Amino acid sequence: MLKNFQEIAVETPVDKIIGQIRGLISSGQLNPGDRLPSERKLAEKLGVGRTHVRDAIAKLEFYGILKTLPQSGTIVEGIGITALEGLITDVLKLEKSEFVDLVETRALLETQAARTAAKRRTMEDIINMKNALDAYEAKVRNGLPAVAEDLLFHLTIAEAGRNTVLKSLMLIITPDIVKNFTKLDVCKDGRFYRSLEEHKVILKYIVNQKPELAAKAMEDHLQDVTDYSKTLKMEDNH
Amino acid sequence: MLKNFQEIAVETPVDKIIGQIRGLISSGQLNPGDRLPSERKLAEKLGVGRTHVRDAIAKLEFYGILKTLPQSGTIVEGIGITALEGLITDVLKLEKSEFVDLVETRALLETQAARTAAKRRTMEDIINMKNALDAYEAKVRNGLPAVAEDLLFHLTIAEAGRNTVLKSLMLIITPDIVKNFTKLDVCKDGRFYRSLEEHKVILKYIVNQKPELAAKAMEDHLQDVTDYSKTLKMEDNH
DNA sequence: GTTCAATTTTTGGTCAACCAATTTGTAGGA
DNA sequence: TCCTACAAATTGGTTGACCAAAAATTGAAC
Repeated sequence: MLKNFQEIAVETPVDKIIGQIRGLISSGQLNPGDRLPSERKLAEKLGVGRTHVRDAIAKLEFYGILKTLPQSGTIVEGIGITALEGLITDVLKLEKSEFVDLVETRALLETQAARTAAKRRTMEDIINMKNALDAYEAKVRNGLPAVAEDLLFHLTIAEAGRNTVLKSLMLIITPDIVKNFTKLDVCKDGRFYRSLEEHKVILKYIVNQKPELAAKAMEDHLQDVTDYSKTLKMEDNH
Repeated sequence: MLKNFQEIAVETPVDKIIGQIRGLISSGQLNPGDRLPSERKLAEKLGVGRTHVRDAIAKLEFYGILKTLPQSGTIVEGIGITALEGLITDVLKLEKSEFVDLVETRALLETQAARTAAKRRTMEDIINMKNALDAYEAKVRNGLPAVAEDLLFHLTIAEAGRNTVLKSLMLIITPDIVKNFTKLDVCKDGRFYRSLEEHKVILKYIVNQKPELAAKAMEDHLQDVTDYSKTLKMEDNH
């Protein structure tokens, strides 16, 4: 019963401040290029500690909304975006990611990574991918779990794709993927052997510079993994 | 001449600490689930202030590597990923995103968003997209810049796509897109009218539930915008 | 020998004071 | 009148101390 009251107060001070600053910007009181009030003034005005104000500014800086200049002030950098309803705060909730969304998005990114890797891979990239694949194979043949090695292979492909943004996004969702997969215990039985073969096919197409075939192979591979994890999930429920 | 010396010291304390923690994890001294040494201990061990340790932990928490439990400790959440060579530090450099990478990745995400939106859009989604489009049109017809309204339309499409992960990733790269586009002053002349027509086509296909046509329309639209910004860039260089 | 509760210790969260760099204001000289 | 040099005020950066909550420890009761 008392929990209801706590729920209200659950809005952390930082979120509260972010809301306030966003309000100032969207209401036009703060425009791009303007200087924010000093941290002290803000803290006093909002009735919170300066630490909270600093944390809030740090988060907004992360998203390119603000830019803080040492010993000078904090300025508004990002335009209008902040006016777009409550969207900004939503970014902070990537953890609630539905599993199916995660898999769908991962497939999208990885397929594209394989496609561009086939176009742009250098000799060095090929060596890196080969090494990652060998490390994966070694673990599998010894019957050891190889989730990390699996993902490392995929990330070297992203590396070969030569798209820093795409790679960054993959890195952002990777922890969530790992979390879900270890939960499902994908390690058991001979699943890994099939995965290994599929990895080899993907690498072959990338080496031979066949973008669409590489993309297709990656798509099929991820489809396999997804199907497999779904069967495991069903076993869980019986 | 003196700048060279500064360059060396440019490694901020936070980056240094991130490197140290990464070292601990990749060397196997810290495994997923383990508790990190307390902030105080780390600060003393590394010879820096506790604030820096907190900042570093906050950044790593942002990417799902660590998870801090209030009054309890900080644990390692992401598995093996951190063992993957210097990849983690690269995540933090999303701002150096090459413009071409950004555009390429945006196109990938938006195209997929349009495709799924055409499959899953509800009546409410249609209303939201229509409203966003109207707001855009109103600004354009008054000769006002409408970058924010433009992006809002795109984001409502992502919303209609019903993939929280995809939407989150789009939100992450949006500030960078805005930054680059306002820099190029895309606002002048009648470019917006053409954009408006393209938006209408995209919406039409989404409403009529034609996934592939919607995806193609979005792809063409973004290709147009990209080409246009390239011509502006060339004008800049003359 | 085991269990449970009280107490001590450790933890991350918060705050207020201090520091160095920057900016701003001002007075003096050309 | 304008410019320069210097000082005062303001800024974000950093530190150490304090707080409440969670863990770990201890010891008494059974």
